[in-house]
Amino acid sequence: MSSSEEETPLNAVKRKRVTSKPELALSESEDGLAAGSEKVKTPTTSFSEDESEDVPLKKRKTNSKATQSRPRVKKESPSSASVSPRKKNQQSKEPKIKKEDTPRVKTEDEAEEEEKYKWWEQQDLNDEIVWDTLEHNGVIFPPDYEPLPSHVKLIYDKKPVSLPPAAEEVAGFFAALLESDHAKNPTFQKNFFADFLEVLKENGGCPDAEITEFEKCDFSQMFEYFQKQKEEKKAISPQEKKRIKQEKEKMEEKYKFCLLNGRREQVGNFRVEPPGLFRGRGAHPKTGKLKKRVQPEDITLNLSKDAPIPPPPEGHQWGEIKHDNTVAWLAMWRENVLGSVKYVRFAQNSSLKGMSDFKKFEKARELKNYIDAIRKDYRAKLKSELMMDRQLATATYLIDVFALRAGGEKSEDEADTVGCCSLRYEHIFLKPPNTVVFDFLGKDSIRFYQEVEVDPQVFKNLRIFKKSPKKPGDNLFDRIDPSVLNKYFQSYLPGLTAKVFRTYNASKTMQDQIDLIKNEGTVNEKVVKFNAANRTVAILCNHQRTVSKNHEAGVQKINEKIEEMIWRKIVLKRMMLQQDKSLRKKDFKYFEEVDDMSKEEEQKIIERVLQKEKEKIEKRYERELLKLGYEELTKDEKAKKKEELAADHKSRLEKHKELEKTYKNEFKTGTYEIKPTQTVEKLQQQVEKIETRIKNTSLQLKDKEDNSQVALNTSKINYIDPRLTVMFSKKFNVPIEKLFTKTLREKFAWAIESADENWRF
DNA sequence: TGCAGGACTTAGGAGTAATTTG
DNA sequence: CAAATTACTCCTAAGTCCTGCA
Repeated sequence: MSSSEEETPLNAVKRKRVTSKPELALSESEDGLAAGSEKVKTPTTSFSEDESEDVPLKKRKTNSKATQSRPRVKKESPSSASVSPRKKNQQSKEPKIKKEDTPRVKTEDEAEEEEKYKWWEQQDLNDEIVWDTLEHNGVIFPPDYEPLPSHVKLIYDKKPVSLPPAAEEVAGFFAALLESDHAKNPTFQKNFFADFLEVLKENGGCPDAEITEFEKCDFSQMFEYFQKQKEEKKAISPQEKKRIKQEKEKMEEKYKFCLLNGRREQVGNFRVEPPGLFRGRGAHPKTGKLKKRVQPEDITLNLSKDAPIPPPPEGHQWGEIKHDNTVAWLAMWRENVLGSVKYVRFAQNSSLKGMSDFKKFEKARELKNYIDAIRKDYRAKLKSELMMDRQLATATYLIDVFALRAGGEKSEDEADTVGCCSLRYEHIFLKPPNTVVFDFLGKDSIRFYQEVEVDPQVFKNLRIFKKSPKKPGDNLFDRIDPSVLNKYFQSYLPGLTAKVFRTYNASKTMQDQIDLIKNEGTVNEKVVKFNAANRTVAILCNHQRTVSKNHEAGVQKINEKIEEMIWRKIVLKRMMLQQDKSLRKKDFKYFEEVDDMSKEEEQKIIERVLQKEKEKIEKRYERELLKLGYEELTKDEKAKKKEELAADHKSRLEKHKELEKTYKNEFKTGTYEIKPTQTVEKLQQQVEKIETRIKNTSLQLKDKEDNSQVALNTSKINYIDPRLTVMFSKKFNVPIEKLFTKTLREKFAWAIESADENWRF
């Protein structure tokens, strides 16, 4: 209760942030090592070098503006900015800023530094206008469809049929998925087939047959052709692969970057989505529908008024050109399946994305200062006379405690998934006295199943919300929806919404978990602990993944490995005893396990070990023979070599037989053949070695098991304040590379530079 | 004043590259 | 050194939340 209220409202939080910032400038060098070398290579783009001549006036203007408008202004700006989202100018808000704003001349250094613009060292995070100037090269379109060779056909009613290219393309989309779950999904089949028939009709139909029934379509020939193509692609030489890749990169280079306020920044998804079959998740009513090819005419570009308009593809026009600097997209088009809009945006490592990430986490940190009051309030409100208030309070409880999403209304032609406000009668089961079982499909049709104890009053309320005449299919919360809920949250803190609770609770959990970690062990052990902390967050947020097909097999394999190691260890210990029986008395515990393994078990393991060894020998021989086939030798040489190999192989096999005999004999008699070098000391060392290996492998197995159903990345990327990860890295001396991949390091550059080992969420 | 739709974040899986293993 | 395994990136669907409009 008396926790976070340290007289530290927003200012203190912010001040802390600001002061912690300038202290560390290390990451400069880190960056240099890791990504630097590649970064330097890239300036072949049309932007960058020629910048200075290319974009004269407005460039100057923006540059000066970019650097100029950030004197060390009030710390208020970040948070107050988010208070006034996209209203008219912020003039009324921060008049002072304008005044202090003396146009600075930019120094040489700044000009050179331009590439690595550190927005987080600036203070002005205005968010009405998102850019001053924006220049880019448009988008890349997927290649045109290439008809299949004439011997590859759709088989209809047992006969190969020809299709107009447009229809063949659609059939091909399905054929490519033939062995996936999609192709077995009746909805997918139905939607695909309907659209396929339509395209077929539009293009003159099939000359060879009247296609009317999905069941009579046989896509296997097409499928096999695609498989073969894949194989062929895989088989091309590595150099050739590299060359193709480089060529592609060169071609795409100019689309990869844009000029944002005169600075070079990366674009995210500059490739227009290719046509295909819509792969809706879960029981999506529209899954399988044809996603049509996007034409330049469908595309709206967004860039500066005076920026050059990228040329549309030969013989085409752009749909529309816009100059809207209140939005952060470079291009958009409307997609035909759901009628929603697709955007081409800045990359994750761009300053704009970084800023909004930063704001998101700062908003969540702000919630720290209100959470006690909010919790107190909703606990009281749980008993409110007003139904709406009760629902409000109960929903807030669920969001706060179980990290549920807000749960907006969904239309009929989407998958039936829910969040808090859209929970229905059938999604919760009440078990008195106060246990609730949640069972529903959330975002992406991921099942949320939890049996939990809740506050008694919450339990009572849920029972009331389920009372008749309510029945399955009815909303639990009938008086509220996300907008009501969010309005309620905003009364505490502007900008506070349901999703902020998820961010807050996730980061808070991570902080708490990190606080529990002791700074000991190897780097890898610490990484494992970090992942364990990460995992608690992922579990809180219900971030799941489907267990991979070969998970079970993988686990079994590791288990066998462990068994074998244990057996070897036991054998070593027996050897020790054989040399000195008195050892057993000296350390009974140490030798206890010698008798733990049952005879049957041991026999099985021995056989398995021998079997594996044998397989290895056979495989090796096969490989050697194969290799010999490629070698450029005369017939005689080859024959000779072959003989040698065969001899080697034979001797290995004999050795193996020998080993087999030894093992079996040892197993039968219980006495071991001990080499003179295997002194008791040596054996003991070996035991130690094998023990650490067992420990490591077991740890690895546990990690594998624990992670099999949990997706750690989503929380790492979206919910855990990256400064926590950086703090962990610095405090525990774990290289950040072990925690963030290259792309994440770029995305979170701001965090890597601004958090130290004492940073707290 | 409510709701459709625009703009943005969050999400898991497919595909590919890198690393380990046998 | 190839195959298996794991790590990481790319892709795009599916949410949230807000605004503007009727």
